Amino acid sequence: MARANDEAADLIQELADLLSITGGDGFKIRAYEKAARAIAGHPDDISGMDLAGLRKIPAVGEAIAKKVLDYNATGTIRQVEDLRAQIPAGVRALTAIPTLGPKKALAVYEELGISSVPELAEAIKEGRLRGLKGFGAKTEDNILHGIDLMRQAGERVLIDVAADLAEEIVAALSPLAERCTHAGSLRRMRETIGDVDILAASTEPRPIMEAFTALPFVTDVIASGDKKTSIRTTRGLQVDLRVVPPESWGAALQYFTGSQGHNIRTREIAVRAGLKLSEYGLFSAESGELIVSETEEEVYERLGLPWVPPTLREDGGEIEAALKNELPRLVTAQDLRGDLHSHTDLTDGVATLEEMVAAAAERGLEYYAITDHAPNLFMQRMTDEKMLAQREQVRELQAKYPDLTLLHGTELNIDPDGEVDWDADFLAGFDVCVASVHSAFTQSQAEMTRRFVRACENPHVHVIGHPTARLIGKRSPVDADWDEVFRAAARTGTALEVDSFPDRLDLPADLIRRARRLGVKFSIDTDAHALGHHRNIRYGVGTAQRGWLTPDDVINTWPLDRLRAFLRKRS
DNA sequence: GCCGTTTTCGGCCCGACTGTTTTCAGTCG
Repeated sequence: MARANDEAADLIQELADLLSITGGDGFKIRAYEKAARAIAGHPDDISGMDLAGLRKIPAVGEAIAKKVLDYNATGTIRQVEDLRAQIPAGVRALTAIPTLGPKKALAVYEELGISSVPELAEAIKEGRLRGLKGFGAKTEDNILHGIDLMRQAGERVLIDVAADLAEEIVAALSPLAERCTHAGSLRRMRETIGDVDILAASTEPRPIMEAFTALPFVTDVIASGDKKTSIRTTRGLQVDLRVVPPESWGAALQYFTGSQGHNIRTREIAVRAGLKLSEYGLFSAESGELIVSETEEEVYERLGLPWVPPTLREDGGEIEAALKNELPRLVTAQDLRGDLHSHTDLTDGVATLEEMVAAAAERGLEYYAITDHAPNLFMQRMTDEKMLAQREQVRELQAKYPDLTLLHGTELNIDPDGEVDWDADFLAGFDVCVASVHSAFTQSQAEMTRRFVRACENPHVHVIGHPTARLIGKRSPVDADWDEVFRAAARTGTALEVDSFPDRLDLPADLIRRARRLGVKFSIDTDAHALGHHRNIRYGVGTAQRGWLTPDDVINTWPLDRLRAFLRKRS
């Protein structure tokens, strides 16, 4: 279920979109967009707030606060409803076509009555756009091509797909540039990526641009210049390459990492200080003289801010925290001493116990839990005997790893009533128990909430695995009253997992942030089912950072004795 | 519509590329 903040933010963003089509004042539109971002990123729930409380949210003034009150009372905003009556939903949908923005959408609607994507395609084929001001042959081609792209793929990809592609491109271009790296939403570790941004530093952009467009997976060159080139890959992903002079590296990296909202905030700070910030550097507004540009740290410092980690740059309160010098010291992969969730070929893993443990040792971990599936996930055919035999194997293997403590655990199934697979006596034999929802995903919110709360209250359940059970792009998150679940987890000393699988990333970052505020602890795990899955940990860490987690919030950064004390729960 | 150790009025982030224009508007990030 969408949170009130997100729903209200969507309505205000829609108001901005509709106004941009009807030709509303550009500054007013940007004010709405800014407020929408601020509301979506605001940590507190807006649903219970009064006018004064709402106005404390940055970028929310009298008028927008009243619109939010309208939303709180009625579930919608009157001005949005009024504009919807004037502009058919299909016209707003037209602006989703690449190269077609609000101005062109309004033109085809007003001049030709076109209010849907199929109608527009039809009109172009019939030649009805000819003679319309601003629409030439090339524009028609671009619109048809854009519609095609929208139809085939155009969707966002999982972070590992984007990361692998970026790595390949950076490897190919690095020999030609002084520096080369990825930026954009991938550097911010968003859970899905719409397009990949690559940044290179060089005084000779031409050869880099040529090498880029000649890469084997390039199907389409969308734009190409000396400073910027955009291509599309065989799987429909857009990649933008920017080449800047080496001395501009820091300012360019800051700029191309975004987010857009974060950049607007930093540029506003610059303007107020009599400066001008662009991808080429921080300049004096008056003389145009360059002040700094070589590193991100310098740029932030000159703006009066500490360096802001990319995973926080969402205009979600990080500017305010930075101004007060209260940015969190974020958890990193190096902080992790252990992994509390993994599988072997005893159930659905594809590597042996010995191989998985060797991979954990390779990661430099101090402790590592094997947590194969429990018997109620019937297809895994677990039995008490198999589990006990594995425990013996784990104890024997321990002798080979003096620097790595092996923990024997299991991943339990939380049944629809909140019960788990084994009785208390058997459960007491495990070092660590993860418990997860693997079935009955469609229970009502009340049932699901009770289910999680009961699981937390089980003294032998230490970690709730991939709590929302979502599969990005495939299965929606289960519906629960998350704040109530979080309060139960905090009260009972049950950690919530941050599962590192690229299609899970579960808990998601926004829920992590809410849970943290309620005192919850977390475990960042790979849920590895194969040797290669160990490297997914970076995505779990990125998600945890986006949830503002510090090492102290994460139980598997703790020394083993502190972890063991936590695992005793409130015995 | 928001906001103020430059302002309660008059500002508001900045630049690249494309296409349709003859000097710039639209779109995008």
